[in-house]
Amino acid sequence: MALPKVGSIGEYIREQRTHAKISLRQLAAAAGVSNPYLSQIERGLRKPSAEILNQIAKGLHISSQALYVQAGLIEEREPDSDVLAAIRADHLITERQRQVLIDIYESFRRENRNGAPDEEAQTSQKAHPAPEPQGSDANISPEGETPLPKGYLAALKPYAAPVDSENVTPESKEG
Amino acid sequence: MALPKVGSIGEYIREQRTHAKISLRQLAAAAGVSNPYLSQIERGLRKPSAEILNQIAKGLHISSQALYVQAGLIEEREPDSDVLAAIRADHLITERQRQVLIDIYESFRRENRNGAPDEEAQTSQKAHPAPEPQGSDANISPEGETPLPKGYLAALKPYAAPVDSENVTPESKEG
DNA sequence: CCTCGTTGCTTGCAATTGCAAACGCGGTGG
DNA sequence: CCACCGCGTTTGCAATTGCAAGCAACGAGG
Repeated sequence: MALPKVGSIGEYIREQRTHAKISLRQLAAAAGVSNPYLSQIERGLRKPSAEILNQIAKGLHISSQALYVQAGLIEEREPDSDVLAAIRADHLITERQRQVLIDIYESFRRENRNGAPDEEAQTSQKAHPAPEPQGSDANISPEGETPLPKGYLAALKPYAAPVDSENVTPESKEG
Repeated sequence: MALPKVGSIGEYIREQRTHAKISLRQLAAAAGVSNPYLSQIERGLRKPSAEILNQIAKGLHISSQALYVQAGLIEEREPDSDVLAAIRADHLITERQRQVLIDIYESFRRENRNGAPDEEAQTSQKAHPAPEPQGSDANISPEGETPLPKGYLAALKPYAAPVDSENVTPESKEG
C-alpha cells in the first residue's frame, strides 16, 4: 500500500496555506509539526494522523472538521437517521437519562425485530437457552405493542410497584 | 514512553461497545480492524489513527464526531440536540414508540432545565474515575426528578406488573 | 566572489501503528 | 474426560508515522 491516496487532503492544506500567504515552515511551526513532515503531507507522501491534522487545522485557523471532511475521515452529515448516535452525541441530558433513552430505543428495536432480520445479523450469541420471543403471552398488550422494559419503568417510576430488582443493580452498593 | 493516557477514548469505545451488547471481536469485524488492536485501543495501550477511529465509529453506529471529541481531536462543538430529528426520521420504530421516545426526551430536557444540571449533564468528559454508568444507578429518583407525565406512562403500561422478560440493563459482567 | 537568510525537499532513524498468530479462560456438549 | 467454541488478551513482526539533520535553489548584500 505504498500508494498514498491522500493527495486531496495535502492539496487542500497547501491551498489553504498559500492562500494564507505563509511559508511551509511557518505553518509547520504554528502547527507544531516538523517542516519536512508538513512538506510530505502536502504532497501526499504521508498520511497525517488525526492529531497532526488537528494541529494543522489550528495552525491554519480553519475548523478541524473541514480538514477531516477533506481527508474523508468524517461525513459532512450523518447519513443514517441514527437515533442512537444522536442520543449519544447529545450532551444536554445526563448520563443516566442517556442510558434510559438508549435502553428504551434498543428495546423497541428488539421488539420490532421479531419478524424482520435486519442487516444486523446477530449470529450466534445463543449462550443462553432462554428464548425471549417477544410474542410471549406475558408481556404483550392487547395490541401487542411496546411492553417497555421493566428496568426502564422501574427507573422512571419510583412510585411504581417495587419489583424485586435483583439484576437491575448488581453493583449498587447501597450504603 | 508508552504513555497510557489515551484511556478516555478507549474507555468510551468500550463503554459504547458494551452498551451495544456486541463483543470485541464483533465490533472489530464491523469496524474492519483486528481484534487485538481493538483490545489495545480500548485499554489505552494504542492510539488509533483517525481512519481507525472513523471506522470504529461506523461500527458502533455512533457519530464520528463523538469519538473525535472524546479523543480530544476536535473541540466540543455545539452539535445541537438532533435527537428529536433523528427520532422523527427513524423508520424502524412504530409511531407509538416514536411518541414515547419524544416524550421521554422532552421530559428529560425539561427536567434538566428547572433543576440543577451540574450533575454530569453537559460536559461528558470522563472526569469520573468510577465509571459504572451501567444501569446500576438508573434507579435515580433522588427527589422530584423525572416527573414524566403519568398519563403517558399509564397509556404505555397496560400491564401492571412489570414482567422480567429480559434484561434491559446492559449489565453483563464481561470478564 | 562569498556570506547570509529564506524557501521547499530528501534522507536516515526511533517510535508507533496495526495485524496475524497464538495464548489462557470459561462455558457447552460428546 | 476432552473437544469445541467464543471471549479478551499477549506476543512478534511489517509497515508507517513523525522528526532531526542535511541538501539544493533563489535572492539580497558586502
